[in-house]
Amino acid sequence: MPLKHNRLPQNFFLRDVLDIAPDLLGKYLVRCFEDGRTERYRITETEAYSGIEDLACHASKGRTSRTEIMFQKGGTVYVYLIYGMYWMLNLVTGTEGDPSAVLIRGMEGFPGPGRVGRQLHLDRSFYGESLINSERLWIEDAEPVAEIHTSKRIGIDYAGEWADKLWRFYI
DNA sequence: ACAAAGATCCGT
DNA sequence: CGGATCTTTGTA
Repeated sequence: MPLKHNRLPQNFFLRDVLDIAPDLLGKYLVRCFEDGRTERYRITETEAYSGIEDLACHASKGRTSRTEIMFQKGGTVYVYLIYGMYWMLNLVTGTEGDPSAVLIRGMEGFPGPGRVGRQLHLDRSFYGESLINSERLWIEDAEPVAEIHTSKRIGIDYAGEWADKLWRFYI
């Protein structure tokens, strides 16, 4: 139980997304709400989206206003609205020019990326938020989890061979 | 300018 | 299994 402030530093996010996605399991997503409440949620499920070649990654469309943040240095938030209803929370990873990110697909008590975004009260103002400096959203360290499961990523059947990668990680 | 699809969830 | 609901992207 991390009672003291143990925020993950910039360096954590400047590695390969395929290392970071499993490493995030068991760590704490911390949200300081507008009313002053601070809640910690244990991360239980992630997915890696890796670079312009990965057809499931939005950055495969190239550098657009939507994907721009993924091309920047890691340690920031990439959010987008899906189906007009759900804000997907992604953590940008890698050095500048490596457009990769981790989708937070679930946290303890809130399975599913749509439920994560709803519980955290996300909106477009979180686009580009720095996980290193933010007063309202960051990640805190925790002991590595004992056993990590993998599977194909969910909901990306359009991505051809990339849909077969075992880039979903869960506890 | 317009149409289509989307890293989802909920209720029937 | 279909509806909700709206942004992004591709095509004209």
